Amino acid sequence: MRERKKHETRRRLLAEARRLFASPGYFATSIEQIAQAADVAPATLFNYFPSKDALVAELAGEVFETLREQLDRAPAPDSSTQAHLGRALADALPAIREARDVLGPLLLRVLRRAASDGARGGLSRLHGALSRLCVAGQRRGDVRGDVEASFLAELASATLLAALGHWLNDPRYPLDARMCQAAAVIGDGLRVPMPTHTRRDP
Amino acid sequence: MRERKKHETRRRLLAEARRLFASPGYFATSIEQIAQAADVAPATLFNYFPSKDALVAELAGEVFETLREQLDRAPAPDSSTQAHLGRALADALPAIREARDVLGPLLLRVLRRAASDGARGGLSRLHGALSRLCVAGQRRGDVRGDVEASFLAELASATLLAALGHWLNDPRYPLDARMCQAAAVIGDGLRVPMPTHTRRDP
DNA sequence: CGGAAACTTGGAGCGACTCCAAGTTTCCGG
DNA sequence: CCGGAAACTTGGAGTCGCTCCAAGTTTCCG
Repeated sequence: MRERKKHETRRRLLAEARRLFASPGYFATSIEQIAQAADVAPATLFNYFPSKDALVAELAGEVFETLREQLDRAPAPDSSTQAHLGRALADALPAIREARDVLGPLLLRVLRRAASDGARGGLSRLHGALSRLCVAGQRRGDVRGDVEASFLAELASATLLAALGHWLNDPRYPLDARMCQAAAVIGDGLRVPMPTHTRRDP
Repeated sequence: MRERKKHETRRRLLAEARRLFASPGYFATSIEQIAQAADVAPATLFNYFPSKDALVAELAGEVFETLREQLDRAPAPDSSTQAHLGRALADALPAIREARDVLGPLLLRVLRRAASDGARGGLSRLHGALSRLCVAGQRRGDVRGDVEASFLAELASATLLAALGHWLNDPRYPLDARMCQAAAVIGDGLRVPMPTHTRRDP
């Protein structure tokens, strides 16, 4: 029963944070306000979330979830890994675009933190999905095998996040086109290299 | 003469910051200590640097400088852009590795900030170099022309920074191998795509 | 020389975050 | 059912980064 209470408090904190971050804005709401709205002491909030950033990271995790879902969808059996990646990205675009309006500059904070903290939280799920995709591709033969799948996934997600980050900074950034292009570049990077030049000694 | 004085103060602040960041450590030295060591009021420090992070960003800029130099070196006329990238990266490795001992966890903060702030400061120079490389490659014909060079550079630098960031987080990360692999993946991503499948409608 | 402009400074103040001792609540064995 | 251990909450004091501002002080220039 103690467990349920904790869970409930946590949920309330997240809910109030989401509400306040949306309307007065991230920078305009203090920890104290969130705590007060959730009916706990400010100090208590830090028992649940180590920082204000952690709070928003949790909230924004859902954004990556849609992308992860698209990536984890059963791949069309007759299409390449690269095509699957491109399609998943394209399909997740609307949700991403919508999240921008809701989360706004929050997302940027999340990206910044997530990009450097070795992919924890919502991002780790995205990394996992990309990793699975790469493994499957390697097994299937259209993804290079000379680099570990998890590292490939790391590179891929960094690339995606860079484009996302830029878009968040600059609304005029042509997200659709960029994502398309990013998918193409990543896809070609993952592809098993032609056995021509640019081979380094084993 | 006012100009010289300002420059001098700025230099002193940076010098003291470097010294203190090195020995007591970034988190263990306060703005007040730096200001005091440089013989100015804490408030004055903020006339020169907008934040503590900006201070360390300035310091770490030099690290990327060596990488930029390698990239901007005259390319061997008979080697591909991809090979040039790989070589530059490999050549910059020792300096990067050394910087880790000096700057330690600072570098991570810089990366985090730089990765999201649209490449200002030292990183913008790196981006510029990559951009030039891509333009040259496009002109030469071994870099894809269907994506703008500056965006390609963005993707490439994000990828490199991701690997760097991971290495900074985890000392056991095999940096040399990773960088080599990253260069290969990026190189293949930049390469002009084969006219086989995975073509999207114009 | 005298005033305008640039720069510095201390102080007040805010918000994130930490530490801790003193509650309060929940749990569990006897 | 009771009493104490353990878990959790809370207020308060304190630090640090950072902002704002009014009151200097210095530099420049007509």
